[in-house]
Amino acid sequence: MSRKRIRDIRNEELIEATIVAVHKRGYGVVTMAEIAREAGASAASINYYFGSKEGLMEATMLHLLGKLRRAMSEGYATARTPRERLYAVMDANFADGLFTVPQCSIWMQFWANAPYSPRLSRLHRINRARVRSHFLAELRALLPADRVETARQALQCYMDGVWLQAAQSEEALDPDEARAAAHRVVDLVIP
Amino acid sequence: MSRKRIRDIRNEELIEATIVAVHKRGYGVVTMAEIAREAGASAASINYYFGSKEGLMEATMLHLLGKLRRAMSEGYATARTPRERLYAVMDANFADGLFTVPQCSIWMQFWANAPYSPRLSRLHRINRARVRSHFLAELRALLPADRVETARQALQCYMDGVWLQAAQSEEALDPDEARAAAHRVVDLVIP
DNA sequence: GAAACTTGAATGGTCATTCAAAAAACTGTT
DNA sequence: AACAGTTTTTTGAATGACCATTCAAGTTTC
Repeated sequence: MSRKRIRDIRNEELIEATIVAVHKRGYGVVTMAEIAREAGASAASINYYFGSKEGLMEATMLHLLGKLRRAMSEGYATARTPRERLYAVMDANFADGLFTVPQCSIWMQFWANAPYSPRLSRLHRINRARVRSHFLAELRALLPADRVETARQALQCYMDGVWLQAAQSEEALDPDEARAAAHRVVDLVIP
Repeated sequence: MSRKRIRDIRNEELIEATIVAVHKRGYGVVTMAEIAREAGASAASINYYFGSKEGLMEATMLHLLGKLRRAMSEGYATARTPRERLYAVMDANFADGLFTVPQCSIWMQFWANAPYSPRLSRLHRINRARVRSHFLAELRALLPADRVETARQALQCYMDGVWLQAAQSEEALDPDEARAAAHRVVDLVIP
């Protein structure tokens, strides 16, 4: 019981520190020592919990994917029409707790590094496929079959593109505005 | 004269090798020795030409930006209507010589690393601003003022998103198909 | 023969990971 | 409550590997 809780607390602390440290210094450059300092721990203890730097990175990515998945489930629960569910997918990606510069930045770094790490690339594929199938399901209810695929590409690439831009931002992001803009794009694509 | 030419030839060879090597191994992990091997040269000679690893990376990025800028100018020369010019901006981004996995991959890497290098970040900002103003100029001729900004975001983020996906691709890309898809998205946004 | 180019080897530094030993947390016993 | 034993957690220091950059000595080009 308490054994498990300590480990979980440490895991979460270390993952939060990883997000901040990677954002500050960059995925390819950040060192274990820097992450450790951010967490107020030692580099050795990170290895004790995660085995290796790669293990830590994978755990961090899993943490973020989980957050995204949960945000999307919540939105789906209350949405009633296909268009509302389309909004919900967008809203999840631009949710308050997710659409911040450090997290978009991390996501960028993971995307850029996924092709070189089978584990990251697997996570990336799974997530993309999930978003894709959500989009397709709703779009099929709203558009003639021959326009579904184009609309899906437009919306999914839009989402990726917004994150890509957000990662470069020097000011804090405005999730409310991002969601509003996303809704406008949805309305533009599906009149 | 010949002095200059030899230097130019080496520069181009080394930059091509950099593109391939970064694509194969990743920006943060690739070593000077690997790039050198790819070019059939030695690590020391790269420093002779570019001064440092960072210098090489900046030169490589400049090279790619130049390619993109030229592709766009060419397209603009023959386009006659605002819509054609909009197509031309898209076509430049998905031109045969540009829309390849290694180059999209490099671009990803640069995007991800731009926030940590003032020089890269400067190049990135300039390029983005240029594309943005092209889009705005054409969209203003095609849409009522209050829809211009949403359409611009949709199109520009779409372009970024497509490259982001392309960088992850395991097969060769199909620039023809990418251009056709981009045209469909333009038509979706501007009926 | 001078200038431009090339490179193997040396240099100095950085970093992930390991390890042994200390510290802390927990356990059951008295 | 105090204590001895056990397990879990933490860390400083050591290890071993890797790498960008430099440089002196060669090679090629003009």
